[in-house]
Amino acid sequence: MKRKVALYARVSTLSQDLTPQLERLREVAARAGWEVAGEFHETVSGAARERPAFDRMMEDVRRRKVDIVAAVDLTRLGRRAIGLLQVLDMLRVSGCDLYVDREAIDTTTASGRMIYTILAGVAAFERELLIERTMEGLAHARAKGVRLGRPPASDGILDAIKSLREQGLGINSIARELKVGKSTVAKVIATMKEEASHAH
DNA sequence: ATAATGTCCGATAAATTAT
DNA sequence: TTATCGGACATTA
Repeated sequence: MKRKVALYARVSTLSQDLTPQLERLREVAARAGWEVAGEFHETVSGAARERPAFDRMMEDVRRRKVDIVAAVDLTRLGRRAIGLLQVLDMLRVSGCDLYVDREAIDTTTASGRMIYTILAGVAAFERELLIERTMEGLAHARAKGVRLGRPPASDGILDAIKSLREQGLGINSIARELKVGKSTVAKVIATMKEEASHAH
């Protein structure tokens, strides 16, 4: 069975001619004996960095609907090194091969597959670095006294619960009246009793 | 026995950090 | 990470 390739082409609004890229990629696919499963292309407008066609293609990659992604050069896949790393890692994880014409990258061959193993290490390094920085940031935030987690119900609701309770209402009716979960009401009441016993 | 009430705990929300 | 929600279970009148 023929391997399925997705062709990706991209141009800026200035030089808007997709044809040469696509024709080159079709030629490559034909020579390699790949079945073209889809042609994804888009013209990107300067500031807005949206890539709907690219995202659709990556969705097909995730769903294993394509075996190979082909582009004319690496700058088509991402303009920053970090983003490119993420894309390559995504392809590798999805078991998808990569062909890039200008850089002569072809992971369908044994020697070409090496770049995946190398770049996977770099991507992992990058991830670990980000995790480390995030942990440090959280530690720093805690030291400054930043409150993490979901914030408690508003003081107004807490006070309302207390006053309704002092009027003798039950947990369920208070919860229904204030549109608050009953376990929240129960928790507030438990805290009330706790504080009352500590006062003596 | 039967409603109304209260307790417990897993699932979900909503907030924090960093590119 | 913390708090809330909501249903199963237990208790009470």
